[in-house]
Amino acid sequence: MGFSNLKFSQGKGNIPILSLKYSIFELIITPAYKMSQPISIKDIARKFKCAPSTISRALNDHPAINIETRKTIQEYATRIGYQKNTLSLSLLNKQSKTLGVILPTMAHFHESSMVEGMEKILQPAGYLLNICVTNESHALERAYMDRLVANRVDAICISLSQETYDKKRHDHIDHAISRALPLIFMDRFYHAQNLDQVITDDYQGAFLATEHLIQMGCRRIAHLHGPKGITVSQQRFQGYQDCLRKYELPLLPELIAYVSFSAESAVEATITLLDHHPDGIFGVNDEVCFGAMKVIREKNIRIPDDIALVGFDDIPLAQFAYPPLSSVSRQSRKIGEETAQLFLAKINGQQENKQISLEPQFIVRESSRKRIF
Amino acid sequence: MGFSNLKFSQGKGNIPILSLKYSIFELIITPAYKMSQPISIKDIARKFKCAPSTISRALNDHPAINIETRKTIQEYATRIGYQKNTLSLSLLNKQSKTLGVILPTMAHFHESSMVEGMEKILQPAGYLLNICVTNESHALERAYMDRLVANRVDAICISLSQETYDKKRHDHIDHAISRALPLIFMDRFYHAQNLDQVITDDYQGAFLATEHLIQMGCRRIAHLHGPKGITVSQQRFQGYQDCLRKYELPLLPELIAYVSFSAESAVEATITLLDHHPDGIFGVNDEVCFGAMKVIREKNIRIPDDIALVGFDDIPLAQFAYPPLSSVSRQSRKIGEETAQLFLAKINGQQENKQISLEPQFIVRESSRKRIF
DNA sequence: AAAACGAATGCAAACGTTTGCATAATTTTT
DNA sequence: AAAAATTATGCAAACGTTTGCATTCGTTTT
Repeated sequence: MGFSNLKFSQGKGNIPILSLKYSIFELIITPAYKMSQPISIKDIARKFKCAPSTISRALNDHPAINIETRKTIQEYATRIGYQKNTLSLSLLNKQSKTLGVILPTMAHFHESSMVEGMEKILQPAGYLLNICVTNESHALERAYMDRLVANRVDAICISLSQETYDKKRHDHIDHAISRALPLIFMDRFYHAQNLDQVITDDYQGAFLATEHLIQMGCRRIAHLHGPKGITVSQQRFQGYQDCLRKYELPLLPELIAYVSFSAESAVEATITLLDHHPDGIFGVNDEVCFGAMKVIREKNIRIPDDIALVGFDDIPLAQFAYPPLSSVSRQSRKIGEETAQLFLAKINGQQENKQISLEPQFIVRESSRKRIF
Repeated sequence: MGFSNLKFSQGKGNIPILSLKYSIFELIITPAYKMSQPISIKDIARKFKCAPSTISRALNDHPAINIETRKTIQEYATRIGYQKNTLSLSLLNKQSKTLGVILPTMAHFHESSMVEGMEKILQPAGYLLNICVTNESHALERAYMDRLVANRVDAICISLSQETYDKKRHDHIDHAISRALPLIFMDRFYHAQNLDQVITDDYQGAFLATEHLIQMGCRRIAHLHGPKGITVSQQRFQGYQDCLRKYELPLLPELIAYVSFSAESAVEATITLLDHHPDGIFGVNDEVCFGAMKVIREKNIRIPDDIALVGFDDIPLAQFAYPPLSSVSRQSRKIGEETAQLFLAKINGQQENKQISLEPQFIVRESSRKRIF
């Protein structure tokens, strides 16, 4: 055995001249990259009449393999269009180089920006993203969770669905935590346990926004409140509420209207709000403010002189609203980047869990800049 | 051998009573779901002192396994938190139940809606999505393509990057096509070959938009032209051009301004356009029109009386622009759904390639509804 | 000339699961 | 009572790749 299997011509040492000719010959006869089954290391080994391990080492530039043999095999592999099967590697190494990302929705600037941020960091590190949209459904969240675990993703980054909050059913979450599987909460808080979380300080952002309206002279500040039960909504309401208290303004229930996150949903809410004559509106996000502004314009109420508006998220179109919309930027992209970096730190052995809270930034535009100042 | 390994008590036949006790015992001693290594079928086999194949069949409810043994094993597996390792299955069955999705960008309504559409169809079918954002870079597109192939995704759905068009380097595409790997072009055309493609008829949409402006009395219709080289830009320009020709209006080069897809980029472009006194503007997308409208408003030019505007995409905020923006809807979500369905048809043996072109829908709003009519 | 060494390669196990076939024990049929 | 059928289970290979160890030459050292 040993060399006996190799049909190399014996130049000096074991120069694989014959093999080179052989490979070219094969290439012409059967253009293997057109075959339906992908080429494996075993296939290449068969052509060269050697062991798969030799091919594996050659392709990985292992110094134990003769330098010329290595080159020949590498050249043949690229020419034939060989592509390593990562699945087998994942199985062997117990890491799939893939992250699971579970999001309640995708069709908003905030979520898709987070994903872009994650990709920016993780692509260079060789990671792929499995993105799952739960549509705020608890059942889907569960199903996706199981599937990702079954797929042995290296970690799961999750922004909890509204239903999971509503129903308070987090057994699937607890279950995942009890495994070794790294779990990072993005954008929406889980609960105050010592977990990995990356969020923006919605409370502070809401406080800033409300404070600004007060400083602009508003005394009857309405709030377009997001869906109940969602932490984002609650945090922003809390910031609004606490700011009013700090400035000794009353919290008037008639100035709170509930909306979903869409501009559409804000239309009716704003109409009822206007009956109570607010002089400022703080919206749970920018879309909602677009809806409110449309209603206000149609009633010929002036912005910001009669009613000042402030939104949240600072979507790219905010500055193109009429008038340009003041907003709180929560650096969506950066949430994604920080999440990705937290993950990388974790697999590099960082033990302690980390809570990262990004500072929101308030951006003043015409919708709240009263001319009297 | 045979039964000899099984330590079942001999009730009548082989009722695994002893095993049941054994499993509960084990559960109490070592809560396996807290172990760092996930539990495998082999682990369970060891507990029950039987072959892995028996466990596998039991978990899959194979009738050859004794019904009581089956139940016992299933119960134990769920209690212990066993999760099937899909990687090994993918390797064995040569299908990963995962799709690769390559997109030039993510932070726009159009792209993220497409993804949502795909998920809607593919989640029930048990598929996961690997989403890759190229940021319009050719190099990244290549890298992602290789990675997805290495991961043995069952198909790749791709919306080509601008650079791939610019550089005309599609060897990576051709390479993928030459494999058996199903490749579906989403949203952006490849070239006229007989491939699988799902797009909207941008040409027709642009034609409709332009025709509408003409019917509203516009004679000097400007165009905010998308980035050169991108098919979407070209198709929309072509529709605009051909419509002008049909109505015997001249194509005036001074009324064409180039923009990227952002509102920001439209500001300067619109300023220069206004020097040439257009009475209508057709924008390559809605964002661009938001930019244009801001400029126009600031110059105290009336919309639509002095200048009528029409956009493209019908983003959710279009109807909340001031004034509400007329637009061409290209049913982003449906592109995703159709792509997903095309894929499902393909793996179910549909041979012929298919080109699906979705009808755009024109939506009239105030931005183009001249009051003289 | 024998022994030690170095270079190049092969062997086999491992990752987790499935599945056709073989095997053993029990029951039914002749 | 022997043969056949039925039931329940085990064996081993397969998917594609890596890797520690063994093997086989050829070369250098004693």
